[in-house]
Amino acid sequence: MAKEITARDVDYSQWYNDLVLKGGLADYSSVRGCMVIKPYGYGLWENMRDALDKAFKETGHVNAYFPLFIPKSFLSKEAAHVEGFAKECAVVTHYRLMNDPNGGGVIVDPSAKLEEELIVRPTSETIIWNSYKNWIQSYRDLPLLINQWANVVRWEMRTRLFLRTAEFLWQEGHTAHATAEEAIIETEKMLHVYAKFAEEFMAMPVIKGKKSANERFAGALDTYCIEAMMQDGQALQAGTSHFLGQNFAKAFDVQFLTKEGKQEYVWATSWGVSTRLIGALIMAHSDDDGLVMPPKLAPLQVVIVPIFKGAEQLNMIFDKLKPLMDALKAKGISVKFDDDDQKRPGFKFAEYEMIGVPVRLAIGARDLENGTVEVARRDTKEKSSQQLEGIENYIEQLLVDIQQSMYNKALAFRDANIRKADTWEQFLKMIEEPGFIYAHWDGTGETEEKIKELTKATIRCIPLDNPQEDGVCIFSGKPSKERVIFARAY
RNA sequence: CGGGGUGUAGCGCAGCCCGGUUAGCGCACCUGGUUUGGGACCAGGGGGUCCCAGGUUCGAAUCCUGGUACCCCGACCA
Repeated sequence: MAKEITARDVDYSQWYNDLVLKGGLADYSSVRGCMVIKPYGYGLWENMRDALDKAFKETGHVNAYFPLFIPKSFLSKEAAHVEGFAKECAVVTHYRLMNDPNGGGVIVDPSAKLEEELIVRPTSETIIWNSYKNWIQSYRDLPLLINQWANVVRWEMRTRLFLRTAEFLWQEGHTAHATAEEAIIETEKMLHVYAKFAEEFMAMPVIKGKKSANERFAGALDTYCIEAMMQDGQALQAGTSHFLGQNFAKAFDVQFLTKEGKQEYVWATSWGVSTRLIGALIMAHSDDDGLVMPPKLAPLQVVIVPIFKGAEQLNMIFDKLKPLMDALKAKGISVKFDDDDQKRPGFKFAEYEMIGVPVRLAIGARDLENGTVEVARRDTKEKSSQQLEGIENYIEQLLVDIQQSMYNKALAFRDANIRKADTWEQFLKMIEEPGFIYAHWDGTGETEEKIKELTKATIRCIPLDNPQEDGVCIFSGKPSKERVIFARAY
């Protein structure tokens, strides 16, 4: 009643916006294309960040921080790179304001023009490789495995909360290696880290693959990606890992002395995931009643709603449940006791469903008498009455079950929406249905472009470990040895 | 940058065609009371440069001109 959510099948975009705004994740800001990440949404990001950061550290990476501003000349050192980003860069041209002599507040001081303009980083390859040049002399300095958590700015024409905003938060790993083989291994390793995170923490199945040349990162030799299917059947790129070859090493003249005493250019990778993952999480799991958070990332895992008349009953319930709350916290499970006496239980139920808290406990006078508690799980909305005694173990297991069940559901949905097309006619028909299509492709950018023009579908990836089979391209009829994934994408 | 839409209280909207009391409704908010096992009720109360600027008029939320912001759909991208 207080907060209505547009149903998915009425208006999917509006449903998504409703969840972000009414679920308390983010808000529009006064700055075009930029959003405010609210505490609940930021808590989710913190949980994602912590899990990823741990995985990066476990694979030998360390964190550092590089400047927000990049000298304009740096960006142009790698031709493909500047080509890819030039159209969406914010540029700093001045460093001082002054009072408007005509009385209109402050204006840019025309005398404070920067000698060299600064670009607000859309990504940090150039500023980082400029440093790496000074840090790398010999093979003993390699590999160099650095990550940074940062904000970046890409001046997008059209933005959507979390999915595409002008400013967003992300991490970017930048590594340097002595050999191409080693760099490729690193690229693939980080892709697997992302895939594992998506599946184990986000409960979101992903397909690992390589991008076609058209979809490749600006400046990369190879871009690997994880692709997820959203509930409307569209694809969403959830993370990318790039093999950069020696492009940046050459652009910034980063050479090292080998064991044998030869000067060689180093080999590079970069990889990143962003707050876009929050958008993916929402669209992978949520329903018409609100957000559905996977327990491993939920900012709040368990909420307790007491049902009481008067302060005396409230206190009795609180005293009864205090040991449970302590037991849950001892297990590392976050729990909140909602003692707000201004809102009725029914309102709270709806509210916590809206924000996707995985487990809700309700307890009233009747339960106190019986030694029971009502347990409701958000993902299936099932409710059951359980003995209060030892309930912490039940809840701990329930969170595990919910996590697994959410993954299974998303996986079943995805697999039910993947089809094979063998002819152009089939493809045209299937692309109007939600989902991914496996189809043969002749490997040319021209064909890919044509298909995109005609159907809005792009090649999401060429899956890793893709089965090899002889076939003909659905569009050109030329021979092909493997199927690739086509879909409409975010 | 093209197409469409919307700017009226914190949020969602009505009023605008056809100018004329004090600009209204729902939710939220504040006070008091009764309530509390799925979005409570009663009574009282506070809150508005009607997006901005110009124009027409005795009189503009309403008509005219220009601007601006945001949302949605496309082309570009994570």
